[in-house]
Amino acid sequence: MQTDTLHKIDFAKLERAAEILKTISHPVRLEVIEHLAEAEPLCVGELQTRLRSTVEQSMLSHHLGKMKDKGILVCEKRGTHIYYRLADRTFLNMFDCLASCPLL
Amino acid sequence: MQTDTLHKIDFAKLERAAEILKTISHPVRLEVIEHLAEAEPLCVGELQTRLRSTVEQSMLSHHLGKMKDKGILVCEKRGTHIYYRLADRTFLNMFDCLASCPLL
DNA sequence: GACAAACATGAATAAATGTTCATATATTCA
DNA sequence: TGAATATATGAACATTTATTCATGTTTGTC
Repeated sequence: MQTDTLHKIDFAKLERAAEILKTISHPVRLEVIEHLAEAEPLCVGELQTRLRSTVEQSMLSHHLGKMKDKGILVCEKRGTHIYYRLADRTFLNMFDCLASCPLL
Repeated sequence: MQTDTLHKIDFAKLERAAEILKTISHPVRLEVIEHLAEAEPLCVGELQTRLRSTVEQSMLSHHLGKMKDKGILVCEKRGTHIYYRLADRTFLNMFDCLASCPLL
């Protein structure tokens, strides 16, 4: 059995793939995913302090909201904090491939 | 030796990663990459006829130009035709991961 | 050299996205 | 109940990206 590849995939899937890629195509969002890859879940404040880039609370919230909308992140409320985590960690495989890609 | 991951990477690399992802975050561009994954190199006309989506010549040329600018594709001129291929086929690993990702 | 084929380019516009700022909501605690 | 903390929301604006259309360039052929 061969590994699935994109070339057998219908147009709807291509669009979905494009949507997901587009959503994470931002340095801050990539960094958020990185941090969640290391430690999960993290609340917004924790994420904010861990980010190397300085990001306003509101900006971070927008980024998180977008990634949540697109099904990349999920969140859970505990008291006054909201904890985010990756919806699917197999997603991280893609990151490893990307990180080891000579194009970078 | 551990596989490289994005979380050790400096901000410049995150930006480069975001740039690459952003560039391919389009259904037609993904499909172009798919076709080049199968058969390489392909000239613009060949690509155009293979695409399931109907794409104007000029539009396709813009897409190709952008991907070339960003170092994802390279091209070579033979007579009146221009042949495109992937700059780096290890890039395709990422595609396999993406295709097999439950998020899709 | 004129014409056709294959492809690129550029300007104009439309649409999507990123960013900031001000404000809202929810929860806890005193 | 009022204040403080954590986070979301929404409007306004700037920037980027996608798309179309018209035209340019190069090469090959008669």
